[in-house]
Amino acid sequence: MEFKEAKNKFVQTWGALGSQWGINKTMAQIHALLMVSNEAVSMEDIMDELQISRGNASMNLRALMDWGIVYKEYKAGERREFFTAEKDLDELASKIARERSKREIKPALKILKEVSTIEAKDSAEEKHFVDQTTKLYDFVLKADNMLDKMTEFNENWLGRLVLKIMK
Amino acid sequence: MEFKEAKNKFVQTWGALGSQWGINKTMAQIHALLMVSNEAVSMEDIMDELQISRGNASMNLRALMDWGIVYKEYKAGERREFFTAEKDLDELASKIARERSKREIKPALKILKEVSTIEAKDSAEEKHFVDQTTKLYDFVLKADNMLDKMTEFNENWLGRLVLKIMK
DNA sequence: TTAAACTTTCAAAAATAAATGAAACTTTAT
DNA sequence: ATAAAGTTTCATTTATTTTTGAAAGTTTAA
Repeated sequence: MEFKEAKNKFVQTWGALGSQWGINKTMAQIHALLMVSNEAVSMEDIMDELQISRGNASMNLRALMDWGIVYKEYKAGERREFFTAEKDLDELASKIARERSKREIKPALKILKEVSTIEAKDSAEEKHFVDQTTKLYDFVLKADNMLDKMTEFNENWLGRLVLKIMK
Repeated sequence: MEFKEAKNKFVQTWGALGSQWGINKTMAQIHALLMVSNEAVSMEDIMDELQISRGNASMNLRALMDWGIVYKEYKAGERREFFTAEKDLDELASKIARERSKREIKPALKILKEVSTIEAKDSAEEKHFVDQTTKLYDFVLKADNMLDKMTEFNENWLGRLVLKIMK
């Protein structure tokens, strides 16, 4: 396979994977493109490579910067802006985890807490509801904490040891 | 909050969460409904509670069964079928992880392997591409393995210990 | 201060994903 | 064997999400 073909395949695949996980295709594609670029890329070039409109490029770059996984860069003597992606994968995973936790999991936990603490009457149905949502709350909380700690966990010696054992 | 209201809130929230993670809303809602039901539910009742059509209910129940997280149940003396959800959360997480790994991560890994093993010419651009995609391959593989082992990890003593330390 | 170069916004259009519902199919009791 | 009870399928419709593009907004150099 040739470089250009490989690069395109990678960008397409990353885009498809993104949309399967609730991240829009273009956003994932831009990120992919920046990940494998050895230097900062202008919006013009992004538009050109991905065949997307200026507005689309602008909005998704903004979103990526909001997630903290793409940075703006200024080049001396150049008026226009260039973009680079976070390339350290642990850092990337950590930021994505933090962001999704904040945006989705934390609000869901709040609701779970609410619904799991209703006054359960004596019906088996209501008892089961409270029991199950309580378990779910605990589970999601635990999973959220794990996600949160994943990176530092990945980096510490005990984590490495456990990872080895798990393989 | 009253039981009916709480149940509805839970089903809606779970549905919204699902669609943010690439699972369709109805599928997640049906699952939510079954999770908090203390007894098996008929298709008729699901349609009724979620206000969805027969076809929609049927297709999403089928999908949930394909994922292995919803089961058909037959009641003596009843012709129609009833459905229950996997209620053990570790088991649920494990099945979802397995399924998403099989459907999405494994194919993505295959592509990553392909594109990361192209013959990199001497340009810095191509070298960076190969380097970055290789790192990504390793990272995704590691993450996939972790997901795979999460359940048994959660259950074993060392896992529990590490979890405690991580908190 | 102004005009060129560039970026952002957002209403409308296009693309995509999900839901409907009626017909086809299957199962089971008689 | 058959008809009643129930389930599945899938072409069409509907809803949702994403993209476009032109206008508005910014910034900077002269």
